[in-house]
Amino acid sequence: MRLTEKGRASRQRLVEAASLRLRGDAPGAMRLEDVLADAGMSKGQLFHYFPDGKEQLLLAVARYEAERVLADQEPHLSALDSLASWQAWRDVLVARYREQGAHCPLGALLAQAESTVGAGEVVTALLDRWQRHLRDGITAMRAAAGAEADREAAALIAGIQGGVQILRTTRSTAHLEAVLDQFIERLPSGP
Amino acid sequence: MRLTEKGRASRQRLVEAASLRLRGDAPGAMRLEDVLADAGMSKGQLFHYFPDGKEQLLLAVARYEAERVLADQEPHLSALDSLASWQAWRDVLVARYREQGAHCPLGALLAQAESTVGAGEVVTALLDRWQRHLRDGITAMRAAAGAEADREAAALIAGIQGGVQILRTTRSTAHLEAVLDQFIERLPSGP
DNA sequence: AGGTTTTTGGACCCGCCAGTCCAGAAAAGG
DNA sequence: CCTTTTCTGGACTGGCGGGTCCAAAAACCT
Repeated sequence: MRLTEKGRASRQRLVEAASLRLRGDAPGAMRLEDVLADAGMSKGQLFHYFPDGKEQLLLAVARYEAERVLADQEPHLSALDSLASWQAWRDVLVARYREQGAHCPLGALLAQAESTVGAGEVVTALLDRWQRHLRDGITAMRAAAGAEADREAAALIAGIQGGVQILRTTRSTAHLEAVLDQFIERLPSGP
Repeated sequence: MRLTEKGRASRQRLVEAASLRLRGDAPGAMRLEDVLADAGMSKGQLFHYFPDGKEQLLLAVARYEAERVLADQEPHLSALDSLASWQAWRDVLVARYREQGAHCPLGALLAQAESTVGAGEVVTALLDRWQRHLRDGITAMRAAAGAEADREAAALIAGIQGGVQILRTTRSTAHLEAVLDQFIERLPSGP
């Protein structure tokens, strides 16, 4: 499909509107009509840019969000080489989720992964990239064996993930903070 | 609503059939007709036992599952007083989720919490009870201050939660195991 | 300028599925 | 027994929302 400048912009507006909607609704509950209303567009346009309809749109949103999740943690995520930078990263993460509350791109992504074909791969790729960043940060802090640092990074990601999920239902960042703080506390000393 | 013996059994059959369905489908995607077919019952019965329909059924399922989540970790969960018992508990958890794969009662519960009114409270209560068990286990292993043990328990729960969620999309228990193993490794020595 | 392609709008269709209704079968129970 | 309550079955409805279609407007191209 050939797209003009205007076309690309319209397509992007749809993705962003859907992305916003998804932070509140489950993917199954998101209605095309709402997305259209938010974006100020018509059904015809949506199916012009996404011939396969809802599923294709959701997949595009998944890709879009995956990019944002990592981008939002920069510039810290790529330079976790001092205790101060880990702390700064932690603060960004907590602040972000605290202010978003139930609005959580990652949670929405994971939920999509179960319903949308292909979203699973997007999420897995995101998880891999994220974990690699954290592993690098861990090895930068102390000479841990690569495999061990990887396991620690895996546990940390799982903790963040779960902390955010719990945040979505309890509205409290306590679990998320517990994970991050305890990890950073024992970061310099090693396992 | 007065229920006879037979009535209670029928009602329970519905809850169990719905619970089973929910392990595969998102709550929004679960169809009443499927549940009815599984349970071998008719629409009339469902609305006889759950006048408020789907939502009320989902809430009943949430309560039912919350009970099971903790019950399935017994007898270990209530007696985490030795390294061996922690190990046994860990093995039960991993084995359970490995064999279930995508079939995950907890994940379904959390997903429901966002869509069903009242399910949030059920999940929060479950989380509290679970965390209390773990905190008791931690203090039993070493004389940690109550607050500190509570924070550790919170982080552990978040890790498990996230590990399971990642398992659902990656089909690998690696993250879950990383969380559990690292926690147990540093359990005796303290923070 | 004129033909071509892209973009836009919205009316319409149609299947799905939660929820309703009622009538008949089975228990309770006195 | 006979009455009353509970239980069961299934036909029917209503609206919701994804997807189709077509025609008009705008942009592109040479």
